Amino acid sequence: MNINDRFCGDKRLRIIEAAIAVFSRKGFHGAKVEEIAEVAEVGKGTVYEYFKSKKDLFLEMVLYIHKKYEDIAAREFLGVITFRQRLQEFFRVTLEFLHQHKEMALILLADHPPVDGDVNRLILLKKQQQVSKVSKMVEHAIEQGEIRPVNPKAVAQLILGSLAMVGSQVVLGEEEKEPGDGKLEQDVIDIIMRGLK
Amino acid sequence: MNINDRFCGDKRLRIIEAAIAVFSRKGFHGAKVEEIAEVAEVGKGTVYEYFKSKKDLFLEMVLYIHKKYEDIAAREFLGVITFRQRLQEFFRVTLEFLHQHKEMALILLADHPPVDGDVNRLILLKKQQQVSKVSKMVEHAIEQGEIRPVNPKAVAQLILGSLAMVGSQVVLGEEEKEPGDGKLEQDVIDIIMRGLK
Amino acid sequence: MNINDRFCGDKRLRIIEAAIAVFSRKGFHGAKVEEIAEVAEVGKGTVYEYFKSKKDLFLEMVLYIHKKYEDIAAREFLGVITFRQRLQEFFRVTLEFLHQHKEMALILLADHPPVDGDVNRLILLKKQQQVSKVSKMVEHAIEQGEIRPVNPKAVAQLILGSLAMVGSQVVLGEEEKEPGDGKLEQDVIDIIMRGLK
Amino acid sequence: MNINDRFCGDKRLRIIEAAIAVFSRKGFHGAKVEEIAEVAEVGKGTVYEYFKSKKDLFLEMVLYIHKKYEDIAAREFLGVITFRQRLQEFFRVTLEFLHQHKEMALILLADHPPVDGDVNRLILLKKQQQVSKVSKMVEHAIEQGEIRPVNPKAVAQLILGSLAMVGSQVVLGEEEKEPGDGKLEQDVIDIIMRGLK
DNA sequence: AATGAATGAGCGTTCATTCAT
DNA sequence: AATGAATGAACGCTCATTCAT
Repeated sequence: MNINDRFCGDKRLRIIEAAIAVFSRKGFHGAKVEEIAEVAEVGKGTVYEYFKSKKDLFLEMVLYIHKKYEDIAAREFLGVITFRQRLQEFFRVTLEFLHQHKEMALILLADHPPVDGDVNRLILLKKQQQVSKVSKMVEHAIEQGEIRPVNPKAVAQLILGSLAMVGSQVVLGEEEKEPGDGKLEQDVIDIIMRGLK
Repeated sequence: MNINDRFCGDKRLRIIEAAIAVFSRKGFHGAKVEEIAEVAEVGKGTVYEYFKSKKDLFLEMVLYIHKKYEDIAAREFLGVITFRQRLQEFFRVTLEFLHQHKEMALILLADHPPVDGDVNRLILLKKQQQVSKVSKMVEHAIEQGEIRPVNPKAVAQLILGSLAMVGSQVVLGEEEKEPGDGKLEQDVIDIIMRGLK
Repeated sequence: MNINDRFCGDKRLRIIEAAIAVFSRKGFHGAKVEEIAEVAEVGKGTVYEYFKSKKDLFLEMVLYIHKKYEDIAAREFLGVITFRQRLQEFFRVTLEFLHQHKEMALILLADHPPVDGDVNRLILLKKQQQVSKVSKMVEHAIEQGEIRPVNPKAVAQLILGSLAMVGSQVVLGEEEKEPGDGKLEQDVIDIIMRGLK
Repeated sequence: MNINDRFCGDKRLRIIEAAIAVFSRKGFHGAKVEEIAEVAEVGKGTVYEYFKSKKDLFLEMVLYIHKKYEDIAAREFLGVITFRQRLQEFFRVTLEFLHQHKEMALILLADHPPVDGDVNRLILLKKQQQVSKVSKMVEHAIEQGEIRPVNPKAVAQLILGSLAMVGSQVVLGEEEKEPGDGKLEQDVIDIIMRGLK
């Protein structure tokens, strides 16, 4: 173990971070393993020491991104009680994550085109998990009487759909320096809350 | 000249329809020109008689899909007057289009990953056109006093975002045979309309 | 037979003339049959009515060029008696032909790279015919006592070699408007004649 | 590292040697990269590790051939003083080079047909360099009073032209085993020298 | 473990040739 | 006879993957 190891961190992680940068810019088929290796500052062969194929690296990268997002979300949600607050937090945390990790965001948001059965299954699964998480949040709010009784799935679509739209503005729009300062986000939340009262 | 010519139409169209099928299943980089030719039942070289490159074929296909969708939408919108009706129609027409043309839908919906400057520009342009079309519909409704004064862009995000979410369910969910029978769509519209009253 | 036939001449000839233009600019492999057809203002399929393949067209074109050159040379040589005059005429006629038919010239001069066994054989044959023609001219001059007894083949190499060099200057050099006005040609002939006296 | 590495040298050289063999037999357009790779006993992709395109390989090969010829010529010319000796050496060295490297010779001699602007420029440049080298040799001989005052360019054409003719006999004529034993070469030199006295 | 030179399957594209009209 | 739309074999080049070091 030399001094470099401390600096460079675990190679596996370096490769995943590089994969995020390259896959998000070029898409799955457009990205070259060699470029990922260069960005990660490792040899091309080294990528294959940690991941058995390009596809495997892509799948592991998707898992890593979702995990990172969920960790942040979980941390921020502690102590939040009312539905409106939760919704606010959900938008805020998500948009901030997107803003800070634009590259990852492109992968989270993008309906990446069919790459392969395995990839599609994983991405679909992750989407469904999110829908069901939001649905549960809504169901809980209904039980608490915070909002009127509505189809929780419909609300989940509404919330996730508009969040994705606003989010893609944040990611693609380079003119906006600060993500939260835009009233757009608040306006969207307002309309949703009014519709649910 | 045999009976087939009448059915199949000219080769150019056959190739575009084949491109929709293949690009939507495999994405731009994953699709092979040879497979498109096979699906279109033409020789590989024939593709290049009508399109100067794979990229050109992709662009022309995107234009074709959007045109087809807009033609249908324009026809259905004739005589629709109130905002609620327009919104209803917008959801209905879009979801029906998605259901009937699932393959095209995957291309309309998918945030195709960066393929190339030209492709990106075209896709971004088409998205912005849709946002501004919906925004105008909202502005008009505000002027008519049908809905309260809100940020039209926020509403556009809400509408297009949730429509995309519901739409992706329609496209990906194979369990649902009938698209319109689900109350999901109605529930989403209801919440939006309530939020705008 | 319509008026066009008189103007356009025989299609076969039009195609050969087009072949000269295109093959000389692009070489055998670089030339496209379609381009030759366009230049000849006939359909692509028509080329195959007159020539059974691209290679066949090339061979026929080479024969045509040599025949044309030989016809001109034969005509000009009538009545020329002394060796010096013959040499002068040979240079003059050849350089004038090259100047007037630069495109053909490129094919006559160029050691076209190996295209195919048949093509090579034909071109080699034509070269040998030229060497033997010049050799005979030299032998005759020796018999007449016009020049000292030398190896006729050596003289032929000298004459044809330097003629090819001067000729390539004529063809490639665009600065020279008039081919014959250059003293270069005279200087070369002078040195050769002195060497043979 | 096995014994072969020492013999075969680095792969780059193996590929250039293979390129000489294949390009000289088939010409630029007729040669296939795959065949060059096979002859070099490397994978097809390996060619592209060392040369960025087929055209690049061709250009590098031309440079390599000229360099090799010039190296040999420079070495042999040391100590040669009189013009006649120089001319003798020039013929001898060139014909020997052609005989020993028939494949390279075909490329040195052949007026390769237009391949591409870059290729043409390089080949034309190399030809002009040769003409000017011979011209200088002649000028020097005139200054020394070894030969009578003549147009140096005319002499250069004469020398290079007849050398090319004799050379092409050497390369194409398979019947002659020994190049130098033919009196042809001596006869040509004799005539030239007599013409210059 | 780490590397990158080497590989060859695979793809986009071209173009000589055919054939229905 | 004349055509040009259609074809598919063939080629230049790329890049995921392997393997000797």
